[in-house]
Amino acid sequence: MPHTAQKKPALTRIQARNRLTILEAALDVFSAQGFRGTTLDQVAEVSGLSKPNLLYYFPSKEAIYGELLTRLLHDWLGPLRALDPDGEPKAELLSYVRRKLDLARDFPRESRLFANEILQGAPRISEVLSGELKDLVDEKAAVIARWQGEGRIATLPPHHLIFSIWALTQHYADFDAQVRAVLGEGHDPYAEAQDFLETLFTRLLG
Amino acid sequence: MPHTAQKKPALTRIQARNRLTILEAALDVFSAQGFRGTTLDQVAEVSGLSKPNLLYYFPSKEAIYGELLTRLLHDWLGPLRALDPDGEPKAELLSYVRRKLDLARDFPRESRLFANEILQGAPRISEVLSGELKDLVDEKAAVIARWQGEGRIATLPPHHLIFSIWALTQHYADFDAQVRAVLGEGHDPYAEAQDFLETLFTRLLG
DNA sequence: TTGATGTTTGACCTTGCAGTCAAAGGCACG
DNA sequence: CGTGCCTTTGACTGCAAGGTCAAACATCAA
Repeated sequence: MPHTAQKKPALTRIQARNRLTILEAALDVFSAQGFRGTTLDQVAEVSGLSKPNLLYYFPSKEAIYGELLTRLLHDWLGPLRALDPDGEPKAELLSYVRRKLDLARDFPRESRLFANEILQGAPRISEVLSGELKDLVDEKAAVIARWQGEGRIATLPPHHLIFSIWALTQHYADFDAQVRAVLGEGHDPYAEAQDFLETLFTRLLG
Repeated sequence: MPHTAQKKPALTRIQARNRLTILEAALDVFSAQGFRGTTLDQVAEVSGLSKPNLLYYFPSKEAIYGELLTRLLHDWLGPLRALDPDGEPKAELLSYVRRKLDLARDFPRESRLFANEILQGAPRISEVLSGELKDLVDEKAAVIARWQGEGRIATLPPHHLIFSIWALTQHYADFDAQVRAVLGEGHDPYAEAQDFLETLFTRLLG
C-alpha cells in the first residue's frame, strides 16, 4: 500500500534551519508592518537569505505568513489550556492572567501579529477562531461557570471574563507605543501591570 | 500687516463636500485594510470620485490618512475630557466606561484606525501621544489620585486604571471578529459587555 | 456671452514588489 | 573523483499602485 499524500517528506538539516530562519525574520517584519506592509525583500534582508531563496523554501509570501499564524496560534493557547479544572479557582485564574501577561511581555511580536490579523477581520484564521479556539474557550468557560455555581468565585459571564483577561494583558504588548508614550520615562509597564492586574482580578473574583 | 501662512483659504461648497466624502470613504477602507493595505483606487471606488480627483483635494495618500488621524484623535478624547473633577467619583468613572464603550460600538472604524496605527508603533502620532494625550491623561490621573486620597474610591494606579478602561472597551471594537467567533451566534457583544464592565468597575472601585 | 477660476478625468509615467527561471555552486555518496 | 541532487542567486517579467498632466468640462460673476 503506497503512501499517498505524504505530509512530511523529511526535511534536510539545511531545510529545517532555513525555514526557521525565514519564519523568525518574517515574524519580525510581519508583526511590525502587517501583511500588506511587509515586502519579501525586507524579510530577505532580515533573514540574510536572498529573495529567490525564500521562495525556494516557501511557495509564496502568503504561505510564509500562513505558516507563522498557524504555528504560533497553537502555542498562544497554551496558558488557557493549562487552566486546571481541579485547581483552586482564584489561583488558577490569577495564574492564567500572569502567564498571559508574561507572554505579552516576552512575545510581543506574536501578540501584535495576531492583533493585526484580527483587526483585519481574521480572514485567514476565522475557522480556527470559531472552531478550535471557540471549543477551548467554551470548555474553560464551563469550568469557570461550575466554580461560580459552587460559590468559589464571584458570578460573572465567563466568556467576557476571559475576554477581559485577553484585553488587559495583550493591551500592554499591542499598544506598547501608546502605553509608553503616556507613562513617560522611568516606568516598567509590565511590572506595574502585573501588580495592577493581580489587584484587579483579585477584587473582581473575590 | 499681511496674513502670512494663512491656513484656511476658505473652502468652496464643493471642496467642503468632496473632502468630507473622501475622508468618509478613506475611513472605511483604511480602518479595514490599514494604511499599506489600502489603495487609492479603493478609496476612489468607495467615494465615487476618480483617483485623480482625490489627488486634486489631497496632495497624497499620506495626507488623506494624516488628516483622518488628526481629525478623529480630537473627538476620540472627548469622553476622557468629560470626566468631571467635581463629580461623584464612581459615577464619573462608570460613565466614562459607558461612553467609551458606546464609542467602540458606534464608531468601530475609528477605533480600528487608531489600533492599526498604534500597532505599527504610532509613527505619525507619537508626538500627540506623548504630548496632548499624555497631558490629558496625567491631568485626569491626578483627579483620580485625589479621589483615592479622599478615600472615595479604591486606591489603584490611576494610569493603569485608565489603560484598563481603554483596553476593555476598545477590545470589543478592535477584536470584533474574534469576539463574535468565540461567542457564536445569538449574542449581542456590546450589550453583554455593558453589563459586564459595569459590574467589573463597580467591584474594582468599590 | 464671455472670460476666469474651479473641477474632473483619460492616458500616462514610474516605481515597487511578488514571483520566475536558467544557470551556477555546493554536498553527499558511490 | 564523478554523478546526481540540493541549494543559491542574478537577471528578468508582469502587474499593481501612487502620482502627474494636459485637456475637457462646469460654474459663476460681470
